[in-house]
Amino acid sequence: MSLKNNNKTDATTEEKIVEAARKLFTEKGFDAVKTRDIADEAGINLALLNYYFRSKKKLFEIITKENFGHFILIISEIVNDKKTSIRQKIEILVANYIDMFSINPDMPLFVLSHAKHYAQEMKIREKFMDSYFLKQVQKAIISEEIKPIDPTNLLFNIMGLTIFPFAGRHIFQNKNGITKEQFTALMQDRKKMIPIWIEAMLKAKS
Amino acid sequence: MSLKNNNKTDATTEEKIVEAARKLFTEKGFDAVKTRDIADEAGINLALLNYYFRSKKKLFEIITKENFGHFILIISEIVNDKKTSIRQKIEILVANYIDMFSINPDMPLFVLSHAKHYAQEMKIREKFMDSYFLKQVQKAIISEEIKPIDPTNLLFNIMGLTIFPFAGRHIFQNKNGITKEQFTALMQDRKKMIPIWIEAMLKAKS
DNA sequence: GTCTATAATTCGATAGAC
DNA sequence: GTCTATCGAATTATAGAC
Repeated sequence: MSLKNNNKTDATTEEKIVEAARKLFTEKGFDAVKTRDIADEAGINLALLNYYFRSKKKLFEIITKENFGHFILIISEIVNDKKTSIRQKIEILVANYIDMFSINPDMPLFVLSHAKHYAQEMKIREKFMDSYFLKQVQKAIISEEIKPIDPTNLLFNIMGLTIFPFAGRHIFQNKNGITKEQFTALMQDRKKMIPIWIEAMLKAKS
Repeated sequence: MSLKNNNKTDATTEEKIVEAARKLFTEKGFDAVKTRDIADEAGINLALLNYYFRSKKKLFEIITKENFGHFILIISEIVNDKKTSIRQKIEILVANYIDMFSINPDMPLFVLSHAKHYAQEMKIREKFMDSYFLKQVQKAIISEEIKPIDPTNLLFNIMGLTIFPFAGRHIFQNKNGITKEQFTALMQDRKKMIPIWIEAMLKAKS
């Protein structure tokens, strides 16, 4: 994104199309969004979409790479930090994910929905498996600070507690459910609680 | 479903169409599935689909009601049982969900993806909030057996730990990831561990 | 009930004027 | 670069024969 054009009115046509596509694709996925919807949302003519991006699929792949990129970046830049403890890594990981999803709450479901066709290159599990974080965990298991746990199950737990509320929020956020404000407050609460809960799980005896 | 016709070869045309629709819609959602795909999968002519079900949308709504129905039934029939403890309820709930999702691993992502438009009548949070289970939890909080927790956060935790691995399995199950067999084994492991983990979380001090 | 053929519509993409 | 007009393919749905 150009430094000059970071608000919507000043944005170039190309940027307006990407912004519209980002919003709609992330919210509804590939098939449910029509090129005409994107053109309308961007306030431009349908023909311009193909002029700039050749096809719907090419445009979609830009958004997919963005979303998967943001998703994987958070985990990548945390798990190999030599200076932080297990607990600190979990705190930062959870806080960063919750902050990102609070801004873009449709991203989690987008990633889950498109993982089958686009997660091959993401290698999220491989990055986790080869991480310094996991070495710290294994060391803590050997020294009996925490109980043995399958690394994949640990990854499921961290991600499940963090991501699920966003991916499933429409189950709970409806006319008889919680409000957007209540949801936001709960997520802030979870930022603090999830690391505490995970630590308790890691010390629980089976 | 008729008692006489519960295998695919003996199934009536109507049942064959529903079975094909169930498989494809649950796996891919509404927009990605074409009526021709359903007709092919069912081994019938395209025109018969409209003859029996009038439209693609009507057929889709049958499958949606099925999936949401199965999803909600498990929680409904467990949380108000006066005879079981908190721990037993969590054990049964987790085991029933994992057993169902092991047979139908696409159901969780289907439910999450379509919750925005179809979860209004489901009232999963309301059922949880009004449940005997939650009364047991509140009693246990007062007697200081467990630490205070927001009920919605407890629901997020139980569902997140149980459902997320299935909803996100394509992130982990790919050519560099875990095999289907490893995944199945992990889920069986989690059936035992999740109740233990949740109990530990409920006793963790903030 | 089931099929073939086709109508009706939607949708992605492009031609060509400005 | 941007627009109008339209093409052509894909897709849902239906008419009508058997």
